[in-house]
Amino acid sequence: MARAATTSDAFNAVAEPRRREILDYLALGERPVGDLVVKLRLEQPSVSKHLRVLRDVGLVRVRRNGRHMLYRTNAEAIRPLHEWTKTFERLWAHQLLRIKERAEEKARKADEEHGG
Amino acid sequence: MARAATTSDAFNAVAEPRRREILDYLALGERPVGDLVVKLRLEQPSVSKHLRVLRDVGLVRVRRNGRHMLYRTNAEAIRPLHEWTKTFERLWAHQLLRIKERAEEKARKADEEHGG
DNA sequence: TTGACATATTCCCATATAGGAATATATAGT
DNA sequence: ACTATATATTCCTATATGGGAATATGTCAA
Repeated sequence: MARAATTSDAFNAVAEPRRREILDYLALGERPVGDLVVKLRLEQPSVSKHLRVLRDVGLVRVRRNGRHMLYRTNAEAIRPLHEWTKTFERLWAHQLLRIKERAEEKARKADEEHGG
Repeated sequence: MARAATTSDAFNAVAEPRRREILDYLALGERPVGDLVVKLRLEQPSVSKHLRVLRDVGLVRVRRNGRHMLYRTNAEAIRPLHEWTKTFERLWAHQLLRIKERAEEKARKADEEHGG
């Protein structure tokens, strides 16, 4: 089996850095494709193709305004990612605490040696 | 250019569902490879290959214990994902509010028509 | 209708999979 | 040394890219 399609879910879609940049930019407000081409310094076809992927997984919404297609980020589709990463929050807080404790322990020992 | 390597960063590494399952399981505590083979019902080589990817991007840590390799999730490496998704939190909260407002507006109008 | 502008799609190709099968490496026990 | 156990790596193949180039589609304006 090959790698899952970029359009299979939000996780695969946002794995591409340029698509994250697009989402960041479109989170500020709806923008036409041309703006993204300028901002990201990408060829127009590339931008359109990235937008197609994002659209397929619901990460962006579009509406037409004359010749322009106005895209915007649909944050709701990012939420599952947030929820998943959140389940590890407790863990990294705990791991950081352990690191801090060890550092303090080390400092205490060194101080003892120096003092004694 | 082709798709970025799965080992290029945490975003690409966790795009694969089985790797997320592995991280979920190893978050409970360190476990040998064999446990993952049983739990995920995957072939041992597949598990080892997924672990290799996760290790390359720092998402898991290993230590040897006799013939066993004990893996554990390194939550700290998931944090960048969490931080990125978090930047959209404000946005989806706002979007949900708008949806709620519209629903209430709609209900109000329908009530008016019914009443008047 | 014709031309200009904005965006989308198609074709091409080098590259990277994920899993299956087979094999290699490492360690413990005898 | 030899065997069993645990894990890692290699080889294979179908599949899916992402960007570049070229082209198609859609809309406005005159």
